[in-house]
Amino acid sequence: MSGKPSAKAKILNAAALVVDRAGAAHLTIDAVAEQAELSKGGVLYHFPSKRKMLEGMVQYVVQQTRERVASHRSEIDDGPNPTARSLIMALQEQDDHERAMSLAILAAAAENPTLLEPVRGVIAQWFADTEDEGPLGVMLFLAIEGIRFLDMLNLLPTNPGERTKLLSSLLDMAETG
Amino acid sequence: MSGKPSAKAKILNAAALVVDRAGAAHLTIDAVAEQAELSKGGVLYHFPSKRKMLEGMVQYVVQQTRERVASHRSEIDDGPNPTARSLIMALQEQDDHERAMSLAILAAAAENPTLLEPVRGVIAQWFADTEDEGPLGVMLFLAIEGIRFLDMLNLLPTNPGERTKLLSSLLDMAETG
DNA sequence: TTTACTGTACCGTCTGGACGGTATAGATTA
DNA sequence: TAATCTATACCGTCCAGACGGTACAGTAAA
Repeated sequence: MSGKPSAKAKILNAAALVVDRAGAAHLTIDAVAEQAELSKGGVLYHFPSKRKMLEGMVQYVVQQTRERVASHRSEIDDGPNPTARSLIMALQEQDDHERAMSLAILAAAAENPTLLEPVRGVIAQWFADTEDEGPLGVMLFLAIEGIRFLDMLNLLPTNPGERTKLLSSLLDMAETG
Repeated sequence: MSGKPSAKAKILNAAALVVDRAGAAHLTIDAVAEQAELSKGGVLYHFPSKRKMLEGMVQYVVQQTRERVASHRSEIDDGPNPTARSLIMALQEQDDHERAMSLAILAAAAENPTLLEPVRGVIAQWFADTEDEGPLGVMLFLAIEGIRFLDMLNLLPTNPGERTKLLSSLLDMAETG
């Protein structure tokens, strides 16, 4: 809240790193503390329980993504499939750190499926928005989520360059309606 | 090997149920044993380690899906996007039990990302196949995976009826090229 | 047709380690 | 000196896996 907002962010980043490297099952407070160069007590001071930490991760991801999509959305006032296009552009900007951070979703799902409630909210909204933009919009939305999840699990058989081309191709489809 | 192949299948089903209900973090040998109405020792007799059990789950899902898609694929010899269409038809057939079973992917990712290697194989193959069928094919493939993952995590804001319609709509797009 | 042996399936218990969380004392900063 | 932050020690619980044992079915020599 004050001039030093970095401790919590550092912890959240460390948590994302741990999940990325070892899998959600190995996301322990000790591991996060070590990664964040903090003691266990230090981590627990900022997040009084593991659950709170996971909530923090999910909230961060959801908020971050929401804002980014909204920002693109506000710059698009013409053309077809504005929602899908905003989603694609937001995904294009996602760097490796943010990709790792989005693993929070999988970690949360592993620990307690109810932690995904905030995610359900955004998804429902995007789904509804793209539904209004017709069947192509919905399909684009689903394809974007497909990339997001395949990416999270490192299942996409593409290198970064191909990934960029893939997203461009989706954007083309969205623009030509 | 002989007339009673049910024990392993029963254990795998039980494991899927546990993950579905409680999340991958609560997938323990004890929980599986209870769900399968077996003792811990009994489970460990069939799968000598938790890792082997997860490997079994992943293999089951991958093989099952591979076969189903291949079967549809062999019935389609004309029209555009045959791979994407096979994938959609396979997904249409997926019942609740199979959806739960596919949670093995998330459980495996949580425990040890390297367990996903067999999954990487199928994904790469489908990706390559749909790439040969043009940009629409790839997009359909991605949309299908999007549905698959959103479904796994119960993030799709649709009831079963809407889901069916969604898949039909994808199939339409695939057929009209 | 008894006896001895083998393999399969399963059970219950135990142990060592990991993990979440608490308590508390020390350090740093405002 | 009060608030904020960090470190250490510790507790109770959970869990994977090991292990010893039970039940039983087949089988094969005597």
